[in-house]
Amino acid sequence: MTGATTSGELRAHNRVRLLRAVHDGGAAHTRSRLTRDLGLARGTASVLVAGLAEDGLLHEEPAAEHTRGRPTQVPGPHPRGPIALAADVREDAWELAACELGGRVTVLDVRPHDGTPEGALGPLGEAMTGHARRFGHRVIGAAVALAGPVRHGGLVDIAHLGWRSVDVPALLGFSGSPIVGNDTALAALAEARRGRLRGVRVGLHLHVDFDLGGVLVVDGHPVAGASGSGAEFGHMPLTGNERRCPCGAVGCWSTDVGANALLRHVGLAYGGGRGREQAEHVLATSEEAVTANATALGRGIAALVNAHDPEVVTLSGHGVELRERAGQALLAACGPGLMAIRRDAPPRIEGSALGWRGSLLGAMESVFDAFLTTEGIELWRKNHPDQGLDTPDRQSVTHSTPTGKKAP
Amino acid sequence: MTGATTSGELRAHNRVRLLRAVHDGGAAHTRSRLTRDLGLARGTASVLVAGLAEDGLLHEEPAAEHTRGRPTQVPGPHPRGPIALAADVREDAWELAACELGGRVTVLDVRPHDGTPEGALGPLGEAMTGHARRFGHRVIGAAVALAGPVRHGGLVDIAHLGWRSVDVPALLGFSGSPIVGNDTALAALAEARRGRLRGVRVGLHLHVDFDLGGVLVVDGHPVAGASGSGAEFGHMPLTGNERRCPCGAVGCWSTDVGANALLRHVGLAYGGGRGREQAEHVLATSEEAVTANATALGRGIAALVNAHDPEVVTLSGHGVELRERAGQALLAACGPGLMAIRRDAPPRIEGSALGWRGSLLGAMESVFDAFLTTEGIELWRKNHPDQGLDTPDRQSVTHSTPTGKKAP
DNA sequence: AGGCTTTTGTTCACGGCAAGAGCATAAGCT
DNA sequence: AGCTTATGCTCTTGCCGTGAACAAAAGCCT
Repeated sequence: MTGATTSGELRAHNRVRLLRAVHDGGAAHTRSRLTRDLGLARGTASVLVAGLAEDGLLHEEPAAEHTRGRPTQVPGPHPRGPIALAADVREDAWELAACELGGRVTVLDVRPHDGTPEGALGPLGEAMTGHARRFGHRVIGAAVALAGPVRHGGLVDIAHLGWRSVDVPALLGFSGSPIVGNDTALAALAEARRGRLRGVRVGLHLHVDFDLGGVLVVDGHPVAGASGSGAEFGHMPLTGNERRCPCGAVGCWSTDVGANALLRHVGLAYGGGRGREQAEHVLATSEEAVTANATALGRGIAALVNAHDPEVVTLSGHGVELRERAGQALLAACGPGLMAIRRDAPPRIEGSALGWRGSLLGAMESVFDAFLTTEGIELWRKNHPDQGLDTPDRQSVTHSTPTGKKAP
Repeated sequence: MTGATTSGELRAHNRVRLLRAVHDGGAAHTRSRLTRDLGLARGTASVLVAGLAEDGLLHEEPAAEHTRGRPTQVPGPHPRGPIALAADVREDAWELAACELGGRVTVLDVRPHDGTPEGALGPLGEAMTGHARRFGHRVIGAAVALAGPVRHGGLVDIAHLGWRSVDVPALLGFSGSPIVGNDTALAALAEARRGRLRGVRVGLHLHVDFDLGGVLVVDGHPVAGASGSGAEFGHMPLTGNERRCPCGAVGCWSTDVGANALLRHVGLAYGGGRGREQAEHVLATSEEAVTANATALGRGIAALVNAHDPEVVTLSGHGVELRERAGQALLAACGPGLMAIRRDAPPRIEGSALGWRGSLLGAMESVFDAFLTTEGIELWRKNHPDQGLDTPDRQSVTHSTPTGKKAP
C-alpha cells in the first residue's frame, strides 16, 4: 500500500481500504462503524459502497442489532463476488477450500496422499482446476501451503520426505499461477490477521508439526526472506544437540521438537511423514517425551526472545498441546535462557486460536493480500462490467466455520 | 506512510514524497529526474517545489551538468532549513554531529569519557543543548546511539559497563525528547538507506565493536522489536560455547566475536569498555585470534541465514576488518552450518560501506524518519511562516564528508 | 551568428474527488 | 402519535493533479 498520489488514485485507494476493512473485520462490521473507523464522510462511504455493490464486490444486508436511529447495513461478500482457493498440503494429506471476502471458508475436499510429489500434487491440481471451472470468473487466485522451504518460483524442498526442488506449480498444472507458500509462514499470516497476533507489532509464531518452523511477524506481515523461504527458525542450533538434520546442517532446533522428536524419544521409527497417529499417542501418554519436547521448545524460544524482543509468542499445530500439557517445563526451560533485562516483562507464550487451520487460512489471506490492492480491484472491475443487479445466484456455496479441527 | 485518503492530504503526502526523495538521493538528483521518478506532472512538481522553498525546506541550485535543453535545477537543503542532531555514544567516547536534509554531516564535537552514565551523558547533553540553542528553530530533533539494548522510554542497559536501566533522556537533560536507539539497529538503518543494504528487501546487518549486535532489515527498516530492543542477535547460543554472558544468559554468540573476545583469546584483561587500542593491536597481529573470531562469526551467520534467508549480510565496525583479514575462515565456518538448499546461492557477506560512521548516520536517519511525515512537515510549516526570501544566512555550518574514519 | 532543436519550468482551464451541509429515512422512546 | 436519534442520500463547494499551451534557456547545425 504505497498510497495515492493523484486524485484519480484516491478513489481506488479508498475502495481498497473499505474492502480491506470489510475483509479484516470478517464481514461483521456495520457500514456506520466502517465509515467511522476509516475516517470517511458519510456521503463518501455512500458512493463507495454503491460502486462496489455495482461491481459485484459487496452486498449489504440489514444489521441484526439496532439501538436507536435509522438502522445501518452490514457490507459483506457479494453472492457472485470474489473467491480465493486455498490449499494446505501436509506430509500425509491435503485439504482444499474456497474462501469469500470476509474470510468465510468452505472446505471443498480433504484427501490423504502417499507423500510423493506426484501423488500429493497431481490430484490436488485436478481438484483445483475442477472447482475453478465451476466458480468461473469469481476465482481471484489460489494459494498452496507446504511443509517446507519455498524458493523462487515455487520450488519446494521437504527434506524428510525426500522432496528436492519440487516444482509445485508445474505438478499442480493449475492455470492460475498459484501462490506457493511455507506452511509456517502462512500460519503466522493467519495468526496475524485473525488470531492472537492481531494488532501486535512484533510477534513470533512457531508451528509444530512433524518438525518445527518459526517466523517473525512484523506489523501484520511474516518476514518471508529474500526468496520466500525465511520461516526456518527451526534450523538454527539453539539447543546444543549434535544431530545431523535432514536439511544438511547440524544441531538444528527442529530435530528436538515435533512429531518426529516425540517418536524418536520413545524409540519408534520416525521420518518420511509417517506416524501421525503414533505421535499423537505419545503426546497423549508419554509425560517424559512431552516434557523433553517442551523443554527444547522453551530453550529455543528464550534465544529468539533475546534476539527479537517480540510482544507475544504464539504456537500452532502440536504447539497448542505442548503449551497446555507441559507449560511449566516450557517456561522453566525458557527463563534461564533469557537476558536479565527480558525477565522483567517476558512476552506471553500462547497457543494459537486457529489450531490446525492456520496454514489454510494463511493461504487464503495471501490470495486476498494480492487481490486487495488498487491493481487487483481495478482488474476485477475491468472484467466484471455491470455485475449490477444484486440478485443471489445458485452458485453460492454452503459454509463451515472459519476455524476447525485438524484434518484426518 | 499510510497514504492520503482526502484530496487535502494529497498535497501533504506529495510534499513528503518529494522531500524524502531529495533526502534519500543525497540532495544530488535534479528536479527533472525527481519529477520523473515520482511520476509527477511537471506542473505539480513546480508548485510543490515553490511551496517547499517558501517554507524554508528546500533551496534550488542550478545543476552542474547539462546535455541539451533548458537546464534543470537541483533541490537541496535550505540554508535555514531543518537540522537533525545525531550522537554516537560508544563505550569510551562520544561524537555529536549536525545533519542537513540530504544527509550532509557536520561533526560538532568528539570527546572521550569515563564509561559511567553521568560521565558520558552529562557532557553530551550539555553539548547538545548548547548547539541546539545556536541552531534555534532549525533543530527538528535529536537521536543518540548507544551500545546496548534500549527499552521503552529510553532505559538502557550495557551489561559489560555496569549500566542498569540508565535513564538516558533524564541524564542528557536535553529538552527536545531525543530518540534513544541501539547502535546496531541504527547502523543497520544507515546501511539500509545509504550503504550496502540499499534497495535490499531482506538483509542482515551485524555490528562488531566490543561485542556483537545484529538485526534483520526488512524493506529499509531494522526490525526493532516490541520495545525497541530487538537488535540482539548476539545473545543467541549459536556457537555452542558454555560461557556465562554478562547479559545473564549462557552461551551467547556475542561472547565469541568482538574486541572482548579478541582480548580474551590472547589472555588479556577484557570488559568494562577498556582496551580498544590493545584489541586493535591483537586484530592487526594475532592471526589465531582473528581466525577464531571469524570462525565464530561465520558459524553464527550460517544459523541466521538458515532462519531468515537474507539477500545480503553486511558487517560494520570491526566486522569490516574481520571480513578482510579472515574472509576464508569466515566462509569456511559458514558453509557447513547452512541448510543444503541455501548452499546453491548463499547471500553475499560484505563489509559495510559506512565503516564506523554507521551508528551516527543511523541516528540522523531516525530523526529524519520522524520528520519526513505529513505530521512532521505540517508542524514545521506551522512554525515557520514566511521563511520566504531564500537568502542564505550566516548560520550555515561548515561541512565534512558523510562517511568517515573511526573516532579516536 | 543566427536559426533550429531539445528539454525544462510556468501558467491555466478542466475533470475528479472527498467534505460537509441539508434533507430524507427509519427505527426506538415517551 | 409525536419526539429523538442515528444513518443514508444528494448536492454544492473547494482542493488537487493533469495535461496542454507557452515561455525560457540551453546545445547543435549551417
